[in-house]
Amino acid sequence: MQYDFVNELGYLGLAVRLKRLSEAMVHSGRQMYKTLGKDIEPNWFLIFKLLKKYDQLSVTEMASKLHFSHPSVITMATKMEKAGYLNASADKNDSRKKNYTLSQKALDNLPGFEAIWDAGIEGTKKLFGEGSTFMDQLESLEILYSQKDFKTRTINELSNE
Amino acid sequence: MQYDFVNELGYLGLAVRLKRLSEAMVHSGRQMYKTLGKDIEPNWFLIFKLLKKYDQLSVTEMASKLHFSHPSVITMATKMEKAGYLNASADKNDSRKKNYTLSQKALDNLPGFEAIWDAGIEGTKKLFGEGSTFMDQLESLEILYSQKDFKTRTINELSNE
DNA sequence: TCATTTTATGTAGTCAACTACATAATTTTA
DNA sequence: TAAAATTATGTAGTTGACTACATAAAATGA
Repeated sequence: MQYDFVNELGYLGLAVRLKRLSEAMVHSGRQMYKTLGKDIEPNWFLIFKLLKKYDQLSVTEMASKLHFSHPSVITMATKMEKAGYLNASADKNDSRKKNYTLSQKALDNLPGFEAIWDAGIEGTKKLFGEGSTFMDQLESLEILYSQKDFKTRTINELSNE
Repeated sequence: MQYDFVNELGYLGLAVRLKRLSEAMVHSGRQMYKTLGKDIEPNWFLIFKLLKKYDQLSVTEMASKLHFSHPSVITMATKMEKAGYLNASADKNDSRKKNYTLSQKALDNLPGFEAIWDAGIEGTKKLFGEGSTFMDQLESLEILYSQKDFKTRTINELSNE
């Protein structure tokens, strides 16, 4: 890897590096689907997997399970519906709710998509190697950031001086 | 932490989790500056640190050292200039180049900012605990993603079946 | 030396997340 | 049971990264 000033900054550059890495992964994923001739986008696996598990979910239910804002879910779901992968229907008991299910096209294509996702998981597993604690540490980070955030921790450090 | 479907997906959800975590950090950083009454934005530390080390740099030089696109650097540097933290001047030998240096205001405020950044680093260090290999593993991930990307690795896995 | 290529900056438009606000339906409560 | 509060979806606008294109200056080379 060529010279990278951000890496020199250690923990200070952490947020920037996490974002860059994530963007690199998403970009690469988009290329992969293109190469394999699949007309889906990088984050759609979230909704495919959700609806595979829960059969039918509304916008808000998906947003809550994914920890995404509801407008983000609307954007994703609308695209997937236009691409023919989702069916939408109004809820019988609550006419505000819009329920989504997987379409026949989704069910037909899912095995192929899952083969790709499983291959991606295998590749990542190999990349980390045996006994990696990266995912555990990521989990800890997430928990700590949700409990007591960066701002609070830094301000505490400042007042300890 | 409440139920999170993305975490259930293991490595498949990695990119989403890295992005969310990064966004949470940036959001929290923004709040922190607000609380402490500092009129700077989360990523500005990159340019403060760069110009502290190199004194004078052009747009392209900064972009290359940070691995950012040059339009991103222009956006950041223009904001910092408007806030009075940077001075811009045309290069003597090459009139295309725009050189940036830290302003007097930047030099006056830098010690205060560095105290905040150092506190942030300390907080993060404590959070990881002794002997953490998280940053090393992040580095490996970055290197591996720059050498042979996700797409390539996944397609390799697919063809190994 | 002048035509071509490369480099530096700037501009426009895209993308995927977000917040804030709007509207309609449901639920709660006085 | 009617008013108030809450909930579900939708819309508009913001943000910070990006790519693609435009323009001007400098460097290269026939």
